Amino acid sequence: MGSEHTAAHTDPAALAEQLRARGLRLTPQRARVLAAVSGLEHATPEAIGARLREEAGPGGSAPDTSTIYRTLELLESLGLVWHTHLGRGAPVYHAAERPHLHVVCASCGEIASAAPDLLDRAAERLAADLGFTVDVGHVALSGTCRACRNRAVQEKP
Amino acid sequence: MGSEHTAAHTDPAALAEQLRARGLRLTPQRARVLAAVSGLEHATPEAIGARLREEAGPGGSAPDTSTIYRTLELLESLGLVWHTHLGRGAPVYHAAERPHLHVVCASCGEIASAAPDLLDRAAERLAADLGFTVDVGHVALSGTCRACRNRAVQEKP
DNA sequence: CTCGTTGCAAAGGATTTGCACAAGT
DNA sequence: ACTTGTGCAAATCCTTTGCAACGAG
Repeated sequence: MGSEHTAAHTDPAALAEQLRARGLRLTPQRARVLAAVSGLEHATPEAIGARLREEAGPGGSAPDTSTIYRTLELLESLGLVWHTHLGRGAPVYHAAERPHLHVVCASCGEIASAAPDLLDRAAERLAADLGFTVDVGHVALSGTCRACRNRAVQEKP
Repeated sequence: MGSEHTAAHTDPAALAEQLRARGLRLTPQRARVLAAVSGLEHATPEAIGARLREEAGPGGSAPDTSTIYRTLELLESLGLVWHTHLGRGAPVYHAAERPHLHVVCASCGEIASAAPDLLDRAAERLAADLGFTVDVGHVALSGTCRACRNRAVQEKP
């Protein structure tokens, strides 16, 4: 994957720096988890584990599940990754390079991304009316994708 | 097309009718669960159980947890209630009287409601760009409420 | 009566936690 | 060396399922 226009965020060096600033340590597990999140588009903790297990190959070792969870939490607190809840029991993580919002199909689980400015207007209204600051990176809209919509029309006339 | 935009949704009679139409039965458990969902603003299955246990009082009996889950699923398939995922492990149900969207504070969990037309513009754009139909009733926006925002500013200057 | 329904208990999947050992700095 | 971080296993949470008894129509 071309890391040429990778934001400094996903750069291992940036990770080291962020960690050091807090007196934390740079471990291979942390670097690997961050790399996996960057590589996968919308990764669940489980998917990240699977990816790391693959990469490790036979004989190799991958971080433990609990380590993945702890690391993800840490990376998020450092602002390096974000997570969104797309539905029951499936938080997905993505690198925090640039904010974007998620759109999930309630039928097939398909995930699409949309530009963050899609919600600018709504965000303004919420700020004005409720004093509520929307966090676009965490937003997930639920609905039906085109394919499932067509299918529904066919099957339920 | 179902012309079910009546507030009569929470009416036991409407429930009976909907059930009968499908050859299903009206049980006291189903009526109670629907009543609890209507009464509570944003109820988790657990909260619904607690409410029903209260209402039953000592000596009385409340529906079993599994029955609550099954009933909620049923009521949703009948279009009488809707649920939303507000974050990790806590789906909330609300009566389907009129659609509205949810706004959740990531810090304190505070839930606010907003008018569904807040997202009309965004929904149109998604429909046009991705062919994606947003389900406003299921949408939850995440962010920070005024109180938590102020607190954050104080503590992290 | 005849099925749809319920309660109970056990199964499951996902995440978290306690601890002793391993490993960054 | 001094602490933080990791793996392992057990503990939790939330939800679902199998089944025999129960009750609505």
